[in-house]
Amino acid sequence: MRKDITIYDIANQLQLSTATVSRALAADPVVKKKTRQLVLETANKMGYRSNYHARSLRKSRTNSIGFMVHELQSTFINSVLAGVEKITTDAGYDLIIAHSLESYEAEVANARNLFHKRIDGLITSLSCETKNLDHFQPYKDKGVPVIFFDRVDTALDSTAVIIDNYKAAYEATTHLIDQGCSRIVHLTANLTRNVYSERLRGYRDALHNNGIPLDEGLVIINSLTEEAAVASAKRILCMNPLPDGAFITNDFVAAVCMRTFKEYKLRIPRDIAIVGFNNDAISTVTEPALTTINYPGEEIGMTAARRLISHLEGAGSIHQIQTIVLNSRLIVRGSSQKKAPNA
Amino acid sequence: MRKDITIYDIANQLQLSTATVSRALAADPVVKKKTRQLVLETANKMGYRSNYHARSLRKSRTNSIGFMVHELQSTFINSVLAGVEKITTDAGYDLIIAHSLESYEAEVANARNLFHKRIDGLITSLSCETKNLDHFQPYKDKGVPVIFFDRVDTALDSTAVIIDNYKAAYEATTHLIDQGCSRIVHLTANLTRNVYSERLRGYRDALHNNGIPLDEGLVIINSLTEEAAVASAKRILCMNPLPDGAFITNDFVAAVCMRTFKEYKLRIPRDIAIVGFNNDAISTVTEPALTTINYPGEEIGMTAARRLISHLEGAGSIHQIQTIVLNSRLIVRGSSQKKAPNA
DNA sequence: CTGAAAGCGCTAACAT
DNA sequence: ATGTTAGCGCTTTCAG
Repeated sequence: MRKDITIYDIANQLQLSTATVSRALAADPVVKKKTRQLVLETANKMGYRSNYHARSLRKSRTNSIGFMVHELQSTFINSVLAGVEKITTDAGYDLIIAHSLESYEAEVANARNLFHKRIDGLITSLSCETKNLDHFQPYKDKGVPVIFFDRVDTALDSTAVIIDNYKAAYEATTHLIDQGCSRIVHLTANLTRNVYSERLRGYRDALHNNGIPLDEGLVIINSLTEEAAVASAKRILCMNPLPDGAFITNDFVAAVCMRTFKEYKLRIPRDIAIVGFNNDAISTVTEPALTTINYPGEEIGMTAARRLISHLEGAGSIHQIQTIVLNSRLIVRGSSQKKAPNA
Repeated sequence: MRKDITIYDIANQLQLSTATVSRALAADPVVKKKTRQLVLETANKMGYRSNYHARSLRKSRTNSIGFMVHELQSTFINSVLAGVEKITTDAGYDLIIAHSLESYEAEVANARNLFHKRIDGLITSLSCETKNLDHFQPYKDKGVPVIFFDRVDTALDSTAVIIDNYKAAYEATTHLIDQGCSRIVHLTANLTRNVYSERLRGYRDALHNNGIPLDEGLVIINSLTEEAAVASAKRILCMNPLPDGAFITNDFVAAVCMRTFKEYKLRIPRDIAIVGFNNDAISTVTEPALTTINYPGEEIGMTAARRLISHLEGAGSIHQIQTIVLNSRLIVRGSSQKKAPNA
């Protein structure tokens, strides 16, 4: 493992100054074309690789952006990550990822860690347990841009990329009502996060506007693991009378509920119509296929990353704060169609 | 956005030398406890954050490791990533991720990029199109450790974390034979990758050892997208006579095939028994639930990361090359049980 | 068009 | 137990 080649070595070899070598390497138009050519060739021949840290130290920019999420093992989060990665890589930025497994402490630690690593910007979705947003204050203070997606907090005047969860839930619930449902369960998660509280609001308003009285007993709040899903499904099975529709906040949970319902001989959608959320791959292989809301993860990731990078490149002075709302839409499949498709 | 606080500022404030401050910050036992306390407090009060790049430059180590994969939107890869992240974060390393979307060129570019970023080590799974492994040569030359998982190449004398794909496939196929299948399709992907070629070998040997003649027409090689899966399923449906069993190299593809088969009124497992691969979440919500091979992604990720870090911390002189084979096992569910479970 | 030289913030000999 | 000092490799004025 011999020593690394530096620009000094190249400069020596070529009897040039390091300044010229540096400029040549950076494709500064001020250097003679021939010199540049020569430097490039020599660098290549000698096996030179630029020292990223010396450069970062000098320029005080890291060219890396953070991606901090509550969970990595989620198809939705992963499609976002894939979208982000696509954009950041093209733009020459590194992605440093961190996940908090829904723990507030871990999120705080990760935020501090990334901050100390001097990421140029952060893309993040909050953990369910996060109440306090103080850990983003250092970013604010130093002018490091933070972009939120999915789980955001209105208390923070930052850029956020989201969908209209209220509208999506309203649509989903209305669809169930249109199919003849009148006792509709809503299975969702921790309401401190906007995504879930907004969906609940949409569900409530849809019922109300259709003259269906609200029954708080039909709202189940639980975590989104398989075990929790089975437990929730069983709780629904114990309701009397049985609900005839269910709007479930996540496709995987919806799929597990469907499985459980079927084990108990319920027919779907006949006995109970189901609408999920996310349009995960799983939604097309359940039986019947799952009606769901298309939540465009990859597009969200790409949008967030583009926004961040354009902020980073663009003078950094744009303090324009905005909420970007992407389109979502209801995808009707078999699990919710009590009426004939073309009725 | 005011200037950053450095150790010089702290040293000034406290009338100490930067050396002492540096040592105090690094918890060097040689500094007086009281001094250390003081430095820590002051640093905190002044809003100091260490400059990661100055440090990396000085120590010529980056404390970051690369994770380069062919695809990010895969439940398997993601469980590996989650496992890796767990270990690396605890050990104080950053994770820089890159994905190549199965393109050889992108893989080469990513490998070079990560190399130039001076990652301390790399964890990777090869793209399907990768034939040539020259892009790992620089890592070899500079002694940067590379650990492969899942899709590995025996030509490279590097550490690899895998399962015994041959054995898993042998077991899966034997299970189908035990269930009375005699015309078993194998649906798999690009054979230049060990995972798939080994599985094919296991499938073949199982047939052979059970006296079932090999019919190359029953081996279908295709990519692993939803469209490809539907196409493969249709190809199987056109076979005459129809196969009575299918060993499919990936749960998602298996689930899509099942769906397609059922659309064509095949009964599973009665008409065709199915075994998938991976034990993805999807395998428990299909109907019937999918028999599959448990491929422990998170454990693989944790193992690879631990191995890499212990190499990195441990003198770096351990040139011990090894292949770590983790256990996998057949999980029998409804999709393959032609015989009564306790027959 | 090219060179000299300062300095980004930190660590680690080497002194004291 | 603390201080002095010399770089790590690069970019970037300022001078030619």
